[in-house]
Amino acid sequence: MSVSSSYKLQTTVRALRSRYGEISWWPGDCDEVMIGAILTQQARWEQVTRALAVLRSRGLCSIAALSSAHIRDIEDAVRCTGFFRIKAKRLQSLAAHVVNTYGSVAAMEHVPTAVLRADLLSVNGIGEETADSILCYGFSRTSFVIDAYTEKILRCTGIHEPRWSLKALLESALPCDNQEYRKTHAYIVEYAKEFCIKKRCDTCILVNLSG
DNA sequence: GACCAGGTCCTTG
DNA sequence: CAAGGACATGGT
Repeated sequence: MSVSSSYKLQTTVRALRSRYGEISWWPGDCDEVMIGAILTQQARWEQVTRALAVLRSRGLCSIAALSSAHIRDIEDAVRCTGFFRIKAKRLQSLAAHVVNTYGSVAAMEHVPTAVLRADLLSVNGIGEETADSILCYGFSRTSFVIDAYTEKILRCTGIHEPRWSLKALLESALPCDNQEYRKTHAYIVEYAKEFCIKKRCDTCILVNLSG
């Protein structure tokens, strides 16, 4: 990664921080974060909230419950998030993996971040973003979440690093602190929502932040 | 009706 | 290894 990318990133993060300040994001216990991380794949957060409420009301909003639930019941509960059959399958894969490998979510707390990350990635349906969301927002680790918005917005500020290197770039730019990681990723998504970033965004609107 | 949402996996060229 | 398609509901 280049020195100029680092510098641009520092400027961008400062601008976002001064715009949004303290924001809290993705509350809920670790089980809920893990479930939400899968449900939010290619879905709006409002729908995820609805699905989580349905799961809670049916006693299915925990890894333990999901691991022993009928797949049809899970499908029915998460229908509103789209891709409901594949997401139900992914939820059960994750739940089964946690129960079989660790016994419980609590038992995962002492696993080193790098090990836990690799382990999560081995579960079918959990990719980089989902794994990092779980690590950062569920287990309070310093693992930065890179999503489509991050790549898009940083490109708008002149940072043309490939997606795979953005994670390292962000992690070297930020203080090694979970709260900083949470907030910065949240800033990016809030900014994206606020300015309705579309797939074909090619104009740099972020410059307005520093001006 | 068209387009898209805080991705991931599998198949092709 | 990059590109393209599949997965699916609900909001604008």
